[in-house]
Parts: sequence; C-alpha cells; structure tokens
Amino acid sequence: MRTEEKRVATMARTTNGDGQPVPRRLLAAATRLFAERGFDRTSVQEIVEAAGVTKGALYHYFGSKDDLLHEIYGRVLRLQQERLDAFADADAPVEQRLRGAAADVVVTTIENLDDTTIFFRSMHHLSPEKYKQVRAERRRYHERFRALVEEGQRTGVFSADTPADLVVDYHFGSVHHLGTWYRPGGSLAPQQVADHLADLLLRALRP
Amino acid sequence: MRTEEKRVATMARTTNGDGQPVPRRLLAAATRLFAERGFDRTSVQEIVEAAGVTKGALYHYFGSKDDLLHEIYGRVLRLQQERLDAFADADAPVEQRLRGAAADVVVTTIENLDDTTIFFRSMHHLSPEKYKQVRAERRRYHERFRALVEEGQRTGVFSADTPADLVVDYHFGSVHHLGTWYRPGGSLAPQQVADHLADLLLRALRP
DNA sequence: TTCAACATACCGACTGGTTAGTCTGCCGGT
DNA sequence: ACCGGCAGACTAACCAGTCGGTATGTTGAA
Repeated sequence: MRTEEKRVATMARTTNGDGQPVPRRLLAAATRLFAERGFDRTSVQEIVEAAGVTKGALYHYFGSKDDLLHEIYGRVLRLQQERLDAFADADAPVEQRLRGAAADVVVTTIENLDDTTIFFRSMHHLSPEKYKQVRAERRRYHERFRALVEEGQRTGVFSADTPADLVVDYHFGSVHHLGTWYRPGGSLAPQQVADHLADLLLRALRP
Repeated sequence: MRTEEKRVATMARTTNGDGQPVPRRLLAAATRLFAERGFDRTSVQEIVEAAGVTKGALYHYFGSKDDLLHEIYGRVLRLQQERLDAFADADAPVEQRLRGAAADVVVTTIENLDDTTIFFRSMHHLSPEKYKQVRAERRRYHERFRALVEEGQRTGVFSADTPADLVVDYHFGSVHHLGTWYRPGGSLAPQQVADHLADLLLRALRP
C-alpha cells in the first residue's frame, strides 16, 4: 500500500494529464508531427505544446531535436530486426521463412506507419554519426534478409536470375513506399497487403 | 558579323561564366543542393551563390523557393508521362508494352536521380495547390500504368491474384527506392538494373 | 543617325519573423 | 538539505522574400 502510493504519486508527477510518462508523450507527439509536417517544418515549440510540457522538459530528457528522430528510428529498427531474426532462425523451409519475414515487415511497417514514413523521409537529416549508426543497423537488417534470398537461390528453390541484393531492394522499395499510398481504413487490411506483397516477392522468385 | 556580335553580347549578359542561361543554372544548382541537403536545409542564398548570381536574379525568374521545386518536379514528370504514353500506345503484346514501360521508368529515374530523389523526399513541402497539382499528374501516370496491368490480367497473360493497384505500387516502390541505394558507378549500369526490375515485375505477374 | 522612353536582367542591403538551444530558478518529494 | 523534474524567458543565428537602384538592350520617331 505504501509503495503503491509512492508509485502513484511519482506517476502523477511524471505524467501530468494522462497516463503516459513525459518522455513517451514527447516521442509520440514528435512522431505524429514529424510525419504530418516533416522534421524541419516542425518546431520544438510545437512538439512540447502537443505533449503538454515545455522546452525544459524536452531538453531534460533529450539532447537535441535530432535525438528525438534517432529515438524514433531506433525503436522501429530494433523491433523489425528482432522479428526478422525470429523468422530467419525458424525451423522451416526457406520459402516459408522468407515469406513470413517479407509479410511481417509489411505488417509492422503499417502498424508503425508514422515512424517508418519519417524514417525514410528524414533519415538524411541526422547528424553524421547518428546517420552512420542508423545506416549500419539498416545494413545489418538488409544483409540478414538477403541471406535468406541467397540461401533459396543456392538450394534451387528460388530463381537466381536476379542478384539477391536487387531482390531485397525491390521488396524494401515497396515497404518504403507504403507510407506514400497506404491509408488506414482503406479497402485492404495490413495483413492483406502484407500477403499480397509477399506473394509478389515469392512469385517473382519462382524458378 | 554585326548581328553575331550582338548575339554574343546578349549571351554574355545572360550566361556570365559558362554557356548556360541563368534560369537553367539556378535550377541545376537547386537540384543538386536539394538532393544533397534537402529542401529545407538549403537556403536561397546558397542556391544563388552556387549558380553565381544573387537573389534578385532568382526572384526575377521564379516566384518563390517552392517554384523551383515545382519546376524540378514538372520536368521529370512530363518526361516520364510522355515516355509511358509512348510505350503504352505501341503496337505490341501487353507483356512487351508493360515490360518496356517498367524498364524505361527505371532508366529515366536513374538518369535523373537527383530530381526524382527530391521528388519523393520533398513532395509534401509544396504549397497545397501545387501539391494537389503534382498529385493529380502523378495519379494520371499511375492509372495509365495500372491500365496496362489490368489489360494483361483481363486477357489472361498476367496473373490476377494481386489487385492491379498493388502491383503498380509494388513496382513504383522499387523505383522510388532507387535514390536510396543506387549509386552511379556501382556494379550495375542503369539499363541492367532496369532489366532486372522489369524481370521481377513480369515474373511476379506470370499466371 | 540619334535620342528619348521604355523594358529586361540583375544587384544586394534590409526586414520581419522564426528557431534551436540555454539558463536561471521554482517546487515537491525524500 | 538536496535533487530530479520541469517552467519559461532569453539569445544568437538564420532565412525567405522585398525593394530601390543600376546597367544593358530595344524600339520608334524625328
């Protein structure tokens, strides 16, 4: 009871208004605004107002405006890497593993459409070091995915007519592109889009 | 001789330095800088300095910074629309027409990589009216392309498993994505990339 | 041929507004 | 007494667009 009171009191302090702690609220507000108006067109003032705090709070938790961007990237990147690893490590035929991974990245991209839209649109706004770091993580992801394609090509279940790198870029092009055309509430549910896109990939890879 | 002198004098006036007229120099400088640093990160001052003129010149030829962006878009958009129309109107089987169009857009995109990169990255920075206009032109393009896919699906040469809209977005995703990974001087020539990507599309559409 | 009237192409200082980030200090809990 | 968690005024820099001015070219009439 005592610790409970403490927790509630602390919560009240760090969550004035709703039930979310301040850093999370800032991140959420920034994500929405960045996706809506773009990174450079969103002022720090607008972010803190949307989060119901002031600049003091923002610069208490984040080092810079860039930091917000980096955090947003980091979350999705880590999530997608984890999920890709899970699919790639599964005990199943290559075509099933690739299919699962290809469809899953579409679903998680749509489920975090704001984050991923910002990602591709403003990646180059990061400071050089952070940009480098993000690119490195990105490449790791790409390579893991490519390994799946290559494995299938080696074992003959996929056509080897197209270099694996290009195949991966082809698929991620469509993922990247989702933010441009996909609108929640459209005629297709995320999973349906994912299935279709995975189908296209697998059909393109038929020997 | 007299008229020649006059022409040269005029040229010298409108092309101080190299052989390009001022508006074209401005457009070229803006394109390079926008692609390099992004629209919002490029100041008008930097553009005019890169073009070797001053703000007076820029605002003499263009109404605003937005106008530059709009012009850059317009050029590529018109070029690609023309070429798509040519391929679509050709007298050949659908699969050949689609293949030609799909490969061609990849080549022209790579050949104008700066313009197209800016296009997809900064489209949403345009003023509402200009944005609407660009979107409308873009949709016309998309629909023409989709018609080709639908024709093939109706006549049975393409699989109808995937909605034509999605197929088009799948392909244009990869086109859109080119600016992210393609680097001139890489191991693949533009035409090779185009052939591979068109292959992937056509293979995905095999019944 | 000449000259005035006008037009085109550009220059560059200036303005009004915006912005990221800083800094001082309060406040409530431990 | 102290410290994390914030408030909010402040600063230094920057930037798109304007505007008055200059130089060069063109045209039409005397």
